[in-house]
Amino acid sequence: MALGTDYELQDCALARALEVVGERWSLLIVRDAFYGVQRFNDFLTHLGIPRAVLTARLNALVAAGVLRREPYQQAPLRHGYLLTETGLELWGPLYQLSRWGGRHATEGGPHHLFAHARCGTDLDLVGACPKCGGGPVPPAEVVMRPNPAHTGGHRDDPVSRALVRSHLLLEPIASAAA
Amino acid sequence: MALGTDYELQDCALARALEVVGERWSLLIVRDAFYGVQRFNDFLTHLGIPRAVLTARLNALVAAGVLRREPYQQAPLRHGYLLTETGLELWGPLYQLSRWGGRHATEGGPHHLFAHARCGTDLDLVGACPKCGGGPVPPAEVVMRPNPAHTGGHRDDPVSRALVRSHLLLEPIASAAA
DNA sequence: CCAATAGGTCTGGTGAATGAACCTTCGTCT
DNA sequence: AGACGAAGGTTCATTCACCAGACCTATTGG
Repeated sequence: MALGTDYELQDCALARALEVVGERWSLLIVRDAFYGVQRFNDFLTHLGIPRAVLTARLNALVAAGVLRREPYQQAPLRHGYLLTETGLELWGPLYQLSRWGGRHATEGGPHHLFAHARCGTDLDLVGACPKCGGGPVPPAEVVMRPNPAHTGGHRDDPVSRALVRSHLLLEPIASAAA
Repeated sequence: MALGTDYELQDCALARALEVVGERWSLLIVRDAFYGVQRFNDFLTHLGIPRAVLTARLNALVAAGVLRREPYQQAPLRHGYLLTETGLELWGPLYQLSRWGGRHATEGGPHHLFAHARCGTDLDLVGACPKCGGGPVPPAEVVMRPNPAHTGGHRDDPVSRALVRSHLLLEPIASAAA
């Protein structure tokens, strides 16, 4: 969790969840993973997080079964961090929390919009497609694109620049594919 | 947020949300508020949180517009902490995160189950009523009850004991109504 | 040989969380 | 009156996590 690292006395599913993703940075790392960030250095530059903290968080998320390490080259062995099935199921809470933040705590509107890849319709509040019906759209079928109406500054790291182009969630960003 | 207290460099709605409810204890306080906890001492004993931290978090949540202070007696002036409209909209993210925690990080199953008050049907993954259809059920129409299948220890403070009885969300718990 | 890339670890300083003690106001009991 | 207790804080010393930056290792390109 955020700081004490756990809430052992809380016999509640929410407390358990927060022990896994409640620490500072953890949820932002997971969000970046949905955005297609996979490499240590990409997380580092995009989040502006201290290296030691990133190492600790990635290891914790792997240990918790939210992320898994996957080699992407052998020469000097290098790993990327990918979402597991368990991690993918965080899309719902993450999307809703993000929407809440967009409604109540953001000036200039949200930076990104999310739509159903199949039909192009913007997702509703719970992450479902109003046109296609059915339950929430799985992240692999979601396209993110920058919000044209957004006003305000932008970051200028390679990852932020890659995220300016609309792309499917979970698809590795250009920086990682280079 | 959890610790640095903000993510100013993150131009993202999620980061904004986390600045408000991402700090350790904040989301648990909000959860308790949904459960009907309103008084300082009830939060204190139910969460096992240091007093100074509780004071800081409650003030921060009030400042952020998630909670509001409402006097419940004059003699010595005493306030309760209630969810605002903005705070009520956190039900969706909170419920989903709790469900995720119940699926992936809890042993012995969840402690509480949530159902639609009107028809008694258990809520689905996004907090909607599978029987009545429509969108997510607003918290005021949700009944929580202990999970009979849950195995494991229980806390034994007055608030935990009050939460053993099934009741509507947002309804003040017995301890506060005494 | 030198520099750069990728992914870390190590270190010292700062700030926040923790638990315990203390304070204040009022109401009640004797 | 005086003692006691509840409710809601504040203050304090200690611990612990975060932070920024320097350093380390392996490999490839020039």
